[in-house]
Amino acid sequence: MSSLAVNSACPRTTILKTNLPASSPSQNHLLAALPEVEFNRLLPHLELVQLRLGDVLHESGGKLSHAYFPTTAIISLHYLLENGGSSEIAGIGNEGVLGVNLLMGGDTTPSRAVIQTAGFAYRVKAAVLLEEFQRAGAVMRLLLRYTQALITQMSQTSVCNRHHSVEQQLCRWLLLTLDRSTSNELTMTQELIASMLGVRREGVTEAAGRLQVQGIISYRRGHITVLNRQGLEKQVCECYAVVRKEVKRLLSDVHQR
Amino acid sequence: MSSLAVNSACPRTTILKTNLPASSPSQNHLLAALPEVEFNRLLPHLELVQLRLGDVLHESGGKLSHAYFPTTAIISLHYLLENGGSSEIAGIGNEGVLGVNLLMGGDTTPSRAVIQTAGFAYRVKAAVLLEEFQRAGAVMRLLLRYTQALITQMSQTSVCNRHHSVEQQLCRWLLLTLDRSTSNELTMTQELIASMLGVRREGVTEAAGRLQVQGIISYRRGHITVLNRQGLEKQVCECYAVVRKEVKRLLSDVHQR
DNA sequence: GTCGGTCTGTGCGCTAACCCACATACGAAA
DNA sequence: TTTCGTATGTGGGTTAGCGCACAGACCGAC
Repeated sequence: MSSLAVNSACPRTTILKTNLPASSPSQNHLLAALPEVEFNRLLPHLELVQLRLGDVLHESGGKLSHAYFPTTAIISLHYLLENGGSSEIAGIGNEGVLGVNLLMGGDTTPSRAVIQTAGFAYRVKAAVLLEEFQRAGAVMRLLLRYTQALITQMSQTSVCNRHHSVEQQLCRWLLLTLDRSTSNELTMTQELIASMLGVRREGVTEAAGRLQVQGIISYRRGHITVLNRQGLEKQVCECYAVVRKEVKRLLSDVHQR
Repeated sequence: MSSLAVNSACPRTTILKTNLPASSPSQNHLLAALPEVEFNRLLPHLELVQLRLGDVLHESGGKLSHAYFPTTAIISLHYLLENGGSSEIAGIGNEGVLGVNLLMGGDTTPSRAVIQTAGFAYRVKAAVLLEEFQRAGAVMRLLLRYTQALITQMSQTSVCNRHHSVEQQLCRWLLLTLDRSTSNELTMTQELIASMLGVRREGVTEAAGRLQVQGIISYRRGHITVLNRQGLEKQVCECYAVVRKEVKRLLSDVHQR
């Protein structure tokens, strides 16, 4: 059955010693939401890394040495089943961080973290973030709130899986990905999307074909361009709005309290 | 479409001033895992309550005034969709606690908490638990670990929804419920199970019928008796084992560190 | 350019689960 | 004991999505 193209089990992430001009930690919403003191304390530990499509940051049950705060990259949390089936349980973009489980005391999770969209992320050693977390201050509060947002995303995805059509799920997925992207063109094969949604590739082909006929998207080999965002929003199930709203609610007033 | 029978929007929980002889806070595994100091600090704030089938502890978006540590009761976290569909995203029994979201800073969640099996729970005021949590000690560590276990349960349920048959999911659900029960007879209609699994009632009837023919379960109006646990374990998908293992891993060595 | 790998389109048959409708049977309350 | 609400059994038509197979088409590498 379908499985993601994987560049390597051990990610050969590129570490950039000199920050790119266009890249700044505050492109990540969580980092940006930190009070100055905490932000500055974390800053020297942040390391810009380039993540390539298909890189695996951790396998199921694998340990994560760092937490990753994506800026332009998008990370996908996947589950693989024994029968070869797979599903994304949540996506992580510039609104979030990979590695909340590091803070929960369990070290590993049964999920797998794969790069769904190539790009950049800032990473920080697990121990450093854990130490910050244990100060029980702004970093902890922020990360806990984000964890709740993540839980909401996972839950809603779960219900959506059960009750909504492939086409609706595709719309949801496109919108969520779009929100995390800098452009309206996604580098993404239908095969890959199918493995995210946990459906057949052909099912994606058909659904995408219908969206293309309506002029909502256009695509060519490995690229999808969203032409009409409103069109997607009209077709999508409520699951998208629930997740959006909850992320906004949980992470907007974070400076208060 | 199917919806749970609900006794009241505002739960009329029975508060017992005198503890029942058979009831002790340490019947809840989380409470039992607390070091003596923390346990004793929490003890005077614990209030035994009786929860009846169908009671709603919080609606979607509703606030929770207390956290609940079930002893014999089982709580189900549900999502309802606009089209009437619903699914359970996680169950909470004597291994856990309802209300981790209280600690995350978000107060509410888009889920609904319903009593799936009548029984008892100890509850504690949100503020009290929050204060304990913020000491960043054993209570926090334990609850964070439990949160991770809950996340695993939700994720695995999500994938299971997508890729496994109704019959396999029924087996998973029965085993998980059995683990949280004191007897092998569950008070539970097929209608209710259907709304948990997010499938049609008829689908449950058929799957349950097949299990009964095999002598694995027997049932009558509103009651299911598990006759052969091994039989269930033989038919169930891997999802059950993953959840079990992860709960065990995360909550067994909790006294250490 | 051309070659080859891989991505996409399409057409089948198939099955699980859906929706609807109604028959039956249980069991708690009158 | 009877009654009635509700739980369960069953059947038939429908459909979304699956699995497989293969054709075509793109695009990057050589």
